[in-house]
Amino acid sequence: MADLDIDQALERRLETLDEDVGTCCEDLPRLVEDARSSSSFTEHLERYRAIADEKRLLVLAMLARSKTLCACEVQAALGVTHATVSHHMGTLRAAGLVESEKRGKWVFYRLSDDVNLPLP
Amino acid sequence: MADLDIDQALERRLETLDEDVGTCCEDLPRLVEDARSSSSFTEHLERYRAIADEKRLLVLAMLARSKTLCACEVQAALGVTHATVSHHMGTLRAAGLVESEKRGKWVFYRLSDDVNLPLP
DNA sequence: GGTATATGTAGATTTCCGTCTACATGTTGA
DNA sequence: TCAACATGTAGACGGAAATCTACATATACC
Repeated sequence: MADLDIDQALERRLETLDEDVGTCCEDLPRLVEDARSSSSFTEHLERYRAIADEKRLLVLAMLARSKTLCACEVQAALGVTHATVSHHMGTLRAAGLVESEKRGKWVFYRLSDDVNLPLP
Repeated sequence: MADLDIDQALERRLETLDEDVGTCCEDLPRLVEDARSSSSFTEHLERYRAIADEKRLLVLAMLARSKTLCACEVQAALGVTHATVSHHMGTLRAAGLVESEKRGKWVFYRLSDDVNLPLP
């Protein structure tokens, strides 16, 4: 337990659990470390944070149905300012969920190829 | 466009886009409605919101590796108070991502069977 | 029954993040 | 070149959510 920051009360609690139920918590620090140190943990978290907004999930669901959307179409769909659209799409792009392509004045967005998160 | 709340400037913008690039936006309201009215939209959003927290993602990643975790083990792993653990696990349970089982004084959590979201 | 213990709930506080306005940058056409 | 237009960036603001302390409820044991 040296790797986990727990007080004495919690330590006693874990020991009682072990005696009561026979659950061995010696692997707990390793379990935590395995889960958290995975290089994909940060990437998973970033992707989930990006998708966990109603407006952004709506855009992704629409992109799943339509090849591309222009920024102004996204704006019309979401009912927010262009600045907010830009902010949201920047978040999705940074998380690797969408890709953008500029054609003259117009910016088009599409789903990234490697999006493995289920969409409604 | 009658179903979307857009001002005249945005309407002109969409028309210019149509003339410039030949993108037909007549299907946009339907696209929005299809995406948003899906009964799974709300469920997807709730699940993504539940998973998009670092502490909660860590718990799920740990549960993916270990059959069950006791509340006190979760507390030791996260380094927060028991009340915060209870709050977080309540969120995961409400989203259908974990199930809980009480054995005497102890509460054990495990991944729900139908979790289809990739975990690190 | 009373006490100790584990965890759920409520409310206050702190932190995080969506949204806007204003400004900045890039593209187009006269 | 300049003006119009599309969209990216910065900072302020307000609401949502994580976190804590305190209280409440349930279980176990003497």
